[in-house]
Amino acid sequence: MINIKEDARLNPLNHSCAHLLAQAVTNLYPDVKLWVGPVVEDGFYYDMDLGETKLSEDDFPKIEKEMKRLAKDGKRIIGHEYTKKQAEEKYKYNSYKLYLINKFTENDKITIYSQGDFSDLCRGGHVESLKELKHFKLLKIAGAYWLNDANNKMLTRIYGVCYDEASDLEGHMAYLEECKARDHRKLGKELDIFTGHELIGPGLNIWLSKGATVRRILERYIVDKELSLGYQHVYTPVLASTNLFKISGHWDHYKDGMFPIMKMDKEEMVLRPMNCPYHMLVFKNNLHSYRDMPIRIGELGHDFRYEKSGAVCGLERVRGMCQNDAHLFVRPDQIKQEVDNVVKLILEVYKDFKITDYKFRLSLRGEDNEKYFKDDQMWELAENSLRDILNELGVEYYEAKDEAAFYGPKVDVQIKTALGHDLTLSTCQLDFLLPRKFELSYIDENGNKAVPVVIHRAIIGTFERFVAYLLEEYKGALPLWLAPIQVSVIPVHHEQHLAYAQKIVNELKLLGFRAEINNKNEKLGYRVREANAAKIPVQLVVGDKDIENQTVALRRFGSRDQVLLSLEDALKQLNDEVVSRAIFYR
RNA sequence: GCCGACUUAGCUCAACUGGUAGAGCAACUGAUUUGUAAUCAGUAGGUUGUGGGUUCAAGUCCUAUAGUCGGCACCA
Repeated sequence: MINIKEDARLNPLNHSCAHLLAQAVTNLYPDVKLWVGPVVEDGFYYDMDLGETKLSEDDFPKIEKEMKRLAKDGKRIIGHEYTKKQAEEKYKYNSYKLYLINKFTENDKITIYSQGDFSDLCRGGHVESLKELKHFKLLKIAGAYWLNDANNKMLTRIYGVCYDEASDLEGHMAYLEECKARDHRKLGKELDIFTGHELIGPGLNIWLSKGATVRRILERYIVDKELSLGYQHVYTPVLASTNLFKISGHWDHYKDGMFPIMKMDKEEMVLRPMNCPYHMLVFKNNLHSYRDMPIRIGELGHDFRYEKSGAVCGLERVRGMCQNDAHLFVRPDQIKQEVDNVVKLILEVYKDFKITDYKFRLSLRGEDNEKYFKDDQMWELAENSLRDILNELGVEYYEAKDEAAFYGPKVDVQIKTALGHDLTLSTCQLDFLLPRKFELSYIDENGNKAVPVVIHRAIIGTFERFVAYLLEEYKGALPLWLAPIQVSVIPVHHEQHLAYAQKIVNELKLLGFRAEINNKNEKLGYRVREANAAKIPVQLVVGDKDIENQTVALRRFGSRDQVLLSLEDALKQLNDEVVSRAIFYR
């Protein structure tokens, strides 16, 4: 997809189209107060205060019609310079624009662009004439807080997009359709991966058998990998006394994001939103020598967060999740090596899943002294450490202020979902704070107590989000090693060839494959179609010729062709493919 | 949480401005006996998310509530 905001032609085109939208809305609803209409990556939007008027997508045809009329009329777009005073006079009825004007000084020139009898305060970047706005479409309508602040009034935001060519607009719409088809919620339903129920509650998902299979493979994959890298895995309870989170500091920062307190006889208990404090206690359970460090404590930890109702989204953002979490307790001199190892582990895992479209983000502290604990020296040390490591590793990254955790900066791996959401998939966080809060120590080489540094990290992140991402990336066609059903064995005749098909399924199962036989009394074509609809990676069709020659006809998902192989070769080929985690279709 | 929309059979969808729920797929039963993307016929399946209300009459209108969706805000 082309980035409209960064395109020299499409940017002004879409910006002008935003003005055209504003003009049309003003004509239809004269009481509207306009705010701003910027260009974004995939088009434009305009924010406006419509007062009591309620708009919905049903009103789009009417607005688009007015836009077309104005565009056809083809007025030129002309910029005029105003003094602050003149601008204030012109916009005295519009408090939003006055807010903008107020940012200028008396000597500044303020530009106002006009097209026919309509004008708008704007810094510019337009096409010559409305005539150029030929192929546009309004896409969605939503509420948006003024100045992105939830304390402010909610304005009406209308999104749209504009192109020079009709075919480009069609392409844009086709792309949106394709995104819809890749949506993990749609695929998750079609492929029986997960579901939910109103009797359970929002954001609390059921992993259906097929989804559970995918998750189990991921769990085994990552736990095995971590064990081989010297992690120890533990299980800790999902409930704890609120005191645990008061000590960690999470209570002060996130109690609103936690499920409410359960009052017990003597104590108050809560469902845990994260696993860190438990792992601090695991570390504290033993006396540690500097020689034993680093101590790497991992867990597939079930966490519960009271996400705002509007934030919950399929498996992408949930209230009950399972994290591939670990906390590395390291000596200061081991920070670099361990962060290095984590970043390399992330890269290795992404390679196995063929994840290529991601960005490293160095998430730094913001200005907010409430949110981030106050210790400039500690922050600088932590932030610089991570930056140095990223630089030395030579991975590309960008820095983002005000994205850190309250206890420290992070290296996040950001991905973009089919829905266009920017999400964190993996994370690696440096923490000098929690070890102090829990009074953790190890014995250093001089026999003195020293405070360890903690590295919080998640590779798979949460299994929920990771599976959502994989479904979208693979368009539901999971590779052989991940597919819930890997092989569909289809006897040409549902009775005559059943024994041979059964033999093949048995051999596959002995090799650890998830295989099933499709001996429905249906035509072969029907059963091939079924296998493809279920996105089963491999179909093995067997009939008389195959029984005679001990062969199979192997066909892959998405392919129209099949190859004839000896049964032995087919089994070997499939086995190799699982071991190498190869991907044939994506 | 906020603004807006949606919710009809397991799934995907119909039902004009209120007139008493209908189809395809799936399921089941037969027939058919199949070499690569839908064989034919039949059967069954719904207090239209839930609770109130208006009306002679509600899937359709009003209201409350739950869930879902599009954004915004939030995201340890």
